[in-house]
Amino acid sequence: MQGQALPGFRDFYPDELALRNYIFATWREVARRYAFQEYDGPPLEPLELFTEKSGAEIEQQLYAFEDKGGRKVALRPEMTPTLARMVAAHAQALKKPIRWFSIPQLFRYERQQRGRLREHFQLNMDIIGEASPLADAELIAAAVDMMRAFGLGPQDVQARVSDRRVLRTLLVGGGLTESQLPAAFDAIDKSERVPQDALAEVLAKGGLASHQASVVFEVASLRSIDGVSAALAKVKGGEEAGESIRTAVEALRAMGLGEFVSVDLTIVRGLAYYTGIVFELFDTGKKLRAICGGGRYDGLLKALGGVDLPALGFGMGDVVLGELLRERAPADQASTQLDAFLIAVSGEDVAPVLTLAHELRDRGVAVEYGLRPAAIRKQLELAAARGALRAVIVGPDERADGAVVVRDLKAGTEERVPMAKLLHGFFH
RNA sequence: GUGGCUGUAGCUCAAUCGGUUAGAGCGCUGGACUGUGGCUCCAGAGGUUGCGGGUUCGAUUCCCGUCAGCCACCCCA
Repeated sequence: MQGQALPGFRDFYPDELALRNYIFATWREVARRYAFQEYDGPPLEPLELFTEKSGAEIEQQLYAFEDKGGRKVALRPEMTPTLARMVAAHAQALKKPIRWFSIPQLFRYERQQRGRLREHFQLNMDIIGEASPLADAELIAAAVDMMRAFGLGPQDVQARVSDRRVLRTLLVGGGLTESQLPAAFDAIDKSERVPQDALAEVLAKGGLASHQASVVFEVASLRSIDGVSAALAKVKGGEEAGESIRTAVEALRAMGLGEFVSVDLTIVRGLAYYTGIVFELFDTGKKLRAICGGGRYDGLLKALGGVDLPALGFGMGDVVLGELLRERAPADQASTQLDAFLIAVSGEDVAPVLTLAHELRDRGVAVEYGLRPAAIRKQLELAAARGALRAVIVGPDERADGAVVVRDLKAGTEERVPMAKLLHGFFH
């Protein structure tokens, strides 16, 4: 087979593009309701923009090269550094909190798997300049309402919420040392996928004694805000550490989204820069990868752009979401909505059909007709295949009458409609 | 980047132990059907069996390489 797209890149056939457009439209609609403003940046950036945040090793996972001016550049693998730059440049002028979203196409040079390509579109929503946990709740609510807007309910998707500070406080309170935390985080992150004895091994390698390992397992098993609160009550600083997540979860309940939200401390989200509440959205069958992930990254903007503003955000890719929507068979989004298919009964009717088609198109009606002479049945067949709502039949008898026959292709019914009425008021 | 599994028509799949011209359904095109679609029937187009090499009288089948896809790891946008 020749002429395929590059591995990990997609051709969008009309049906697939229709799905993508539907996803984008829904994202934009919900973002609008949440009063977020859309922005964008360049798909190609200086390589340093990304190596600054993630280290030089990241270059192997990027589409990075030298441009003709000798600049080291990379296709963007994420949006946050660009956002940080844009916000930093205008930090004084922007009213806080900043509520921005974007739908960039992102690129990553990695071996592809299901739900994970070398290119994807990702909704990014961020709130910058607000430390209150109500901002965390707002963002999680937006992500959940995206799901609702796609027709997905709590039986389809769940938001799992954690807080780095809670996790840390419980582990330290349970007797773990600072240097043991990375191994503990790693084990907790994997705890859902890896059997417990393998985890015990990871922890032993990280220098944890068996009583410390059991602390890790206990913490990882907490699945409710009450359980977390109870655990926190027993350790030093626990009250304070749990305040954010308690407030955020209560806020989500107040919004009526409690059914979608569960507290789950196994959500760690890599290592890097998250400082507080983190969350992910999953399909309830857990067949797919995470639909969405994000959290609070208060120190990152300063590290990247120089402005010290608290910030939080999430990313939601089109690939896993598209798989989920296809699986749940949502109302199919036709790529075109054809109002009428015009049919010429005889060769004499072709010119009148052209005239009529053009007049209707001028009036905003979506119209198609056969581009070569064919039997009526052939023309009707094409009309039906196109998904046209109606066929407008133009023949000698009708023309003599100053009318057309309009056939409802769904119902199979027909009515005679005067030409004047067809052009004025029939379609709108 | 590492390891495993899989590659046959646009799609889903078949082809005996290695055997002659690689088949079927769906889809597509045309016809039966001359002013009325969806049904039915008939016919047709469509293949370098992913690609390259090897073994063999003969390879879709066995072997090696390569490319691609899937899965796990790594990594997580």
